[in-house]
Amino acid sequence: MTQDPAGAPPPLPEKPLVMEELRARLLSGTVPPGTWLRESALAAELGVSRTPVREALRTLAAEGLIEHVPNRGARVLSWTADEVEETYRLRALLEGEAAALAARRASRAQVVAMEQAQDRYEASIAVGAQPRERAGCNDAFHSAVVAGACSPRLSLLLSTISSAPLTLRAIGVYSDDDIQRSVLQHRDIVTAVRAGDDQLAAAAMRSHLLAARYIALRAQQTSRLR
Amino acid sequence: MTQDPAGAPPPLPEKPLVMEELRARLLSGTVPPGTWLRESALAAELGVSRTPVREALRTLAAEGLIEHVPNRGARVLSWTADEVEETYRLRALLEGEAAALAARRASRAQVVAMEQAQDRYEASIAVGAQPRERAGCNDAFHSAVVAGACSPRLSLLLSTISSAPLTLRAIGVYSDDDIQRSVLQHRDIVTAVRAGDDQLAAAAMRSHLLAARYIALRAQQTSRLR
DNA sequence: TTGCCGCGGATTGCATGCAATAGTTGGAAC
DNA sequence: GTTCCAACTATTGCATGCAATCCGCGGCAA
Repeated sequence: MTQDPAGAPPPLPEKPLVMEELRARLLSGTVPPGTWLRESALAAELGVSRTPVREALRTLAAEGLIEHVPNRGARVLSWTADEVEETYRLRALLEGEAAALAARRASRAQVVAMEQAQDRYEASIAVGAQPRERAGCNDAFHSAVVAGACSPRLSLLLSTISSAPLTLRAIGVYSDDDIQRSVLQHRDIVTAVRAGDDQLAAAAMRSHLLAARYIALRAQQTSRLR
Repeated sequence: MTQDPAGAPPPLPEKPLVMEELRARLLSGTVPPGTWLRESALAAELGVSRTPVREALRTLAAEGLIEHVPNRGARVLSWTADEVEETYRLRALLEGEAAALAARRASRAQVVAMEQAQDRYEASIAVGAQPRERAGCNDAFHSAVVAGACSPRLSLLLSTISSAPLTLRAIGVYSDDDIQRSVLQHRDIVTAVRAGDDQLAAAAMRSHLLAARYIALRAQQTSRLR
């Protein structure tokens, strides 16, 4: 055991959560793209040995969150404009399908969950919450819709492609107009799902994401300038 | 380099390919669903320690080829009828998009690659090749189309959802009629892509896969009976 | 000055040993 | 005969040590 008498206080009461901790860090977007993730540094920081860290990094690489270079290590992926474009197109395709499925198959409880997520999203905007908070509410709404599709494989696909850091940066550059539009589009989606109108639900979700694409591209340019 | 003067006779000339070996076994479909994969057994068999095997298994689990149960190990996934259905629907959605993109963006060389893959597929049928061989040619054709879409993320998504064992089992129950239909549908797809007709390419690919879905479901029932 | 080669530090890749946990089997009590 | 419990066994989870590899840097020759 690496018992640091004067060292790490008691940061991690549970062990198997190395994976979750690293994923949370990456999804929070606080680690800049291109950063090298050193096994020994992370192991020391988390109070475990390199072995579980290694496995977590391999898994995260397979999930597409980081890049694994043999004999070099793991580093946080960076995004080109093309990749952002591509990602949003694919999200539009898949989440459009998810919205359609949700309109047909979502249970009462799942629809209610969407509405509540949407309420929280609007509330976070009303109180002028931080971008990170708003991005979290936004993601939660989209997750609620996807959950309503009752399609585990679809959920899995979307979880591998919906990169939270991307959403976060995008949310940061939303104008007031963008936000208003986003809120209204969300409402349209919920309404369509509740009404069981799969065509409208799909179309609304697609237009929502294809519009968000431009904002994300703008965020991309912004972050590229600094 | 690991120069063995006495020359390790035949077992494994290269080491870092534990991952590839395991993936190949799973994709070949020779390991029945539900089988437990034991780390020590695989390690001994491959002539390495448990560590690289563990990492490979974690990665394969993240890729969705196997299932990782904490403190129990890894086992080969089995498929319910619903999952087969879902998988083929999603493939139709994504590969339809891929075909459309290919029709718009594929280079000359990529189109030629599709045609060659199709030629090989037809040849494998003409000579009455084994199902495994035919399934390989079929997969190669689909991969060629996806490659023509010039969309790395889309390729990644499809690689996580297109389960080769599924295709293999499905191909096993193709009737002569099914095979003929499949060949013709492939040709339609290639023609549409070459002509740059994205709508037709997408529609042809979708109908091809949605039809294949029924055959896969039949294979599912068959394998469930035995 | 420039290009190349060899050396050193840092980091990953792998092997091994031990601790922890889940499943299983045997026996005893009811 | 059935049920519950306890110890055993098989297997994974984790820590540690050492070997292999890669990058960067300094020196040397052209």
